[in-house]
Amino acid sequence: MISQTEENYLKVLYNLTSLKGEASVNEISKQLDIKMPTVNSMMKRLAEKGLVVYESYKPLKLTAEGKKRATLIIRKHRLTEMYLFEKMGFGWDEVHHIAEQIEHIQAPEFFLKMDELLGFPKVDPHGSPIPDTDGKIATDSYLKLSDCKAGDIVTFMAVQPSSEELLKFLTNRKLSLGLELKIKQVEPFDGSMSISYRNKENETLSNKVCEKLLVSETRRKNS
Amino acid sequence: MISQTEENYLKVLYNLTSLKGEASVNEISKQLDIKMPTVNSMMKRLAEKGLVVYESYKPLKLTAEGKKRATLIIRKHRLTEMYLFEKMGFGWDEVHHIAEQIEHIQAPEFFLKMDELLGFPKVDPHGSPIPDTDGKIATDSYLKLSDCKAGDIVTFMAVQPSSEELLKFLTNRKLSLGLELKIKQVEPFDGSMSISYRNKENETLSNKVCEKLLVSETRRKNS
DNA sequence: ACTAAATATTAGCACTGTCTAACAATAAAG
DNA sequence: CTTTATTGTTAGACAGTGCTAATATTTAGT
Ligand SMILES: [Mn+2]
Ligand SMILES: [Mn+2]
Ligand SMILES: [Mn+2]
Ligand SMILES: [Mn+2]
Repeated sequence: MISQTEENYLKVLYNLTSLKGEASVNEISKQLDIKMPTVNSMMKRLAEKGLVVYESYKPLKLTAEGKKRATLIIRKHRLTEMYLFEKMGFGWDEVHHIAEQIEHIQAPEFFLKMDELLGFPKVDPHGSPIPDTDGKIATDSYLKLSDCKAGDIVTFMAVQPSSEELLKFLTNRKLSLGLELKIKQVEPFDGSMSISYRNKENETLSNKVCEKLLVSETRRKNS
Repeated sequence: MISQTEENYLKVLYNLTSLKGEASVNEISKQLDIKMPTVNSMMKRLAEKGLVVYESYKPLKLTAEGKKRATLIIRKHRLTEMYLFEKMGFGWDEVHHIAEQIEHIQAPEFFLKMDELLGFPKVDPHGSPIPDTDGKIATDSYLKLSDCKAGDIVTFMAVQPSSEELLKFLTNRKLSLGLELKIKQVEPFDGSMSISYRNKENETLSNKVCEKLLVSETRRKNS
């Protein structure tokens, strides 16, 4: 009833709106690498189906139903990523593009089975929350590593957004989820940080990287 | 380059030709539940792409390339079925319709990984051979149980063709691959057979069922 | 406030994959 | 060997998903 193509539009629209509050034809167009007129007519079609709120020249929004559909696809995507990572031994940088396809499989038993075999995981291999079967998604309240201060000790919880390149970079630096990071120093000029973790002392991470690492606070330096 | 839809046509064409030597528009139409004119034009498109040999009013054939494409899809299908069965705990009657979708995933690493995790299996959960990475498929030389005689002792090797209903039926009768079957009696009137296996004595199987069970000969009765 | 740039929309076209209706060819039956 | 049934083909329609070119609207710059 809802095509693979439509599902991909819904997901992008969901990601954009949940990030910036609203989405535009132009942004969707860029994300999906599909020309604006095509996106425009698809938005109208999805509006027709009751999944998108469309008004000429206004920002785009998902209806409640559209939002639910989107999160259920994201659920399948993240469960799949976790399965590929945990049960099949793929790296966290390899799972996304496979999940991008498997998320469209219509077979509830299949995803239920993965969920069971995984022990009902709460997050995917990049630390993003897995929506529940009703499409409800836990809002994590992590902070960006780039917003922390020298002396803070934090736990590395998620990468967001997680490009394949960034994930490879983090793998090279032996940075994995759950690690305790000690912020040794923050360079005021460019925001780069000097971090200690594992047996590594004072590894430097650029601000560009630090912005994408989400952490939870473990201890804060008395100030 | 080749769509999911086209892949499904190729596969059906392969199955029909390898079974009966040749295939017709009509048969493909029935198999896929798609009207003849649609099949007809698809055959022309696939001929255009060099995958099918099409001549008006002549039986349909696959080109070498078409055959290879088909077997590589079948490889993905059967590997998937085996993975679902062996590693995820699905029943042999549950795996087909999921594999029908997953066979279209474009991600060689994914299927390679399944192959590795399974230890490079040679057959799927229904006993059908899994084509190799070049698309070459081992031709099994089993016989139909229905062609065996009273007194024969045979090993149950494959179900073909394997409908979900038949598989459920076999599961109920505790008939699984690898079992040794002793043919006690063949009813001349309707070809039904009385079989002993496991701790079961003289279970009766209709000819309709026996035709679909493939076996390898273990011992033959001295005649 | 006016102009230029960016964004959004409309119109029109192409290709895929499906259908129905009408017609043609082949195969089956008598 | 005709007639009939089955199978195959052609023609034309339509929905889905993409495009380009042209136009309209909104936003940003001066
Ligand atoms: Mn992902
Ligand atoms: Mn996708
Ligand atoms: Mn199958
Ligand atoms: Mn399929």
